[in-house]
Amino acid sequence: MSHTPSENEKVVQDFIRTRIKADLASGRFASVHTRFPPEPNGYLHIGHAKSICLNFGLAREFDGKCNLRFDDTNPAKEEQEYVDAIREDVRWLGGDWEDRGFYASDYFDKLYGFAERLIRDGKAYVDSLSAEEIRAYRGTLTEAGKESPYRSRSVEQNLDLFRRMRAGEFKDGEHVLRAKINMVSPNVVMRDPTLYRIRHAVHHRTGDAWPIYPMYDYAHCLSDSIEGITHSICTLEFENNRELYDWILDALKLHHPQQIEFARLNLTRTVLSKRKLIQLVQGGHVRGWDDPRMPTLSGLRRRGCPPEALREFCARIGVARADSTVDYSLLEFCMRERLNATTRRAMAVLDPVKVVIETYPEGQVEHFDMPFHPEDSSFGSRPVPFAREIYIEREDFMENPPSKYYRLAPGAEVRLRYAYYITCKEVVRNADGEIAELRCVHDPASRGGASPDGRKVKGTLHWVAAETSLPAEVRLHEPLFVDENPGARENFLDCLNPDSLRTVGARIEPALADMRAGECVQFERLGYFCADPDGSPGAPVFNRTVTLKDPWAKQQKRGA
RNA sequence: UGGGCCGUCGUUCAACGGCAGGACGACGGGUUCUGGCCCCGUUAAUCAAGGUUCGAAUCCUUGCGGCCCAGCCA
Repeated sequence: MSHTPSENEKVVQDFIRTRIKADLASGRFASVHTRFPPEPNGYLHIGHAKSICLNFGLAREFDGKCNLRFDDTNPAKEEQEYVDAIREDVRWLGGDWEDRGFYASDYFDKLYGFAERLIRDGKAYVDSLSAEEIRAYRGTLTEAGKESPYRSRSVEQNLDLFRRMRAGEFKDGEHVLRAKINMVSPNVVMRDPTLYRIRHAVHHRTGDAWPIYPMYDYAHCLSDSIEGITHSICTLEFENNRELYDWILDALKLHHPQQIEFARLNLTRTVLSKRKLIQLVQGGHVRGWDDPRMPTLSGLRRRGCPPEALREFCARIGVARADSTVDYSLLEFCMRERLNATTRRAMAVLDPVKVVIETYPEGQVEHFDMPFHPEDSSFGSRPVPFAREIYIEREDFMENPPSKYYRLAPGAEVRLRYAYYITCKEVVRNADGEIAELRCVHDPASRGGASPDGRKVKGTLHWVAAETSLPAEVRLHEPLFVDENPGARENFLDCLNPDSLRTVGARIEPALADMRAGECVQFERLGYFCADPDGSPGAPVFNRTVTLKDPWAKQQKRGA
């Protein structure tokens, strides 16, 4: 992957790396070649990020290669839209497959040839039982299966039937090609698994060239083998399939990659099942696969999550064989860590309340030069207009503040960031009794935000000048969190946070007028925000990426 | 209940027969023109019981708990 060198310096020893080293040391493999093999039946989500980082990261660490291969063996579920989106997401995350972007469908001819070989070797046969009969014959987890009456067909018969299957002579479901293994195996996967099924369907790449399609277990190991993969890394649910993976490759005496399984990623409060994500999209519960509330890579990207944060996250969660559910706060930590170092600061007010500084001359405007980053001067600075009337955050004022409240209150003095100290003199209310404006006085000597007499103020507020500030739409998306204790509700849709999308009209400083879509900014204490492509010049739209840690909010929550 | 796999701080990953350690979280403190960042500290774990061993998270046995497999899905 295209990591910066500092990233991933501390590579923790894990069981996969240990095995790869052993394979290299023993001479079993001369180099490392992995692959990331998504099925193009949906968008990639953060669970896939773990696999992408693992496979591409391992290749990079061991100076090997990693392929991108689409496991497109089921035309009913797969679409070109998904392959395009997946390619973009993998590239965004930093996965570089160079010229090795492959498809299982590239190998349909070869796969067919291998199948004829298995038939000739008496290791596969055409079965003409119905799907229901095959299921019944398979037995159960505790009872052995029994052999199909068609299992003893001759090689010639099988070859003839299989060729006619390929020629399109039969209807869907009339026949299947099965491996002749062992109907009483304790591993159900080995009870004469299906290798090919008849499916008269249009494939997104091969069109109607094929009326038969290989099954995953058959296509995957052979695709790995054809590509010269050394380590076929997949998730734990394929453990039982490894025996078949090995059987097929041994039967055909082909290059034999090592399958290694690891625990898939679970994230607290987060839906990571492709089936459910499809439901969210198709049911119209979100705006699309890249809705910023979605845990998809495109959703995360649109929300402003940097790819580096995702890579760091994957490095930190590690890889093991024990089922695990990673706390969402670790992902937030990784986002903040990256964003803190890379995004410029600016001021915005999400819930404005007007402040009139009575001692400041009417009509006067002065510009304060404010650095874009408090610790890194290379970010430069911008002039920010200041005037007699400004807006501050409504929650930055309290009429009857508790003792630990550092912000504005009647009689209290605070600093307007990089501008002046102000003291609140009067609260003006409207007819409904709501606070309409705050009348304040400023200390001219505190110009720039520091007082010559050295007196300290506890609070520093962000602000924007009333007249010169720009309107912006800010979308306060919550990730689509799911209630951890669904109770009796069986539909996961009922367990989602209902207020996941809230939009507010904010005021932002002029310097932000022309932000590029995808660009992130920190609105000081409010958190990180990402410019959305929906915005237009002069009327930006922001998605909230992540909030900052806020001890005050926590304190309030505790008190409540 | 057939087979496969897995049990280490709240979470996650280490320790691979030799002082159970890191990270996130939580809690407390320092610093600060963001109640951010940063810095310091505290908290907290080997599923259970036997056995082997000078010594066990690690090896063995038994039990308990969890996950996966009965698609012509991947």
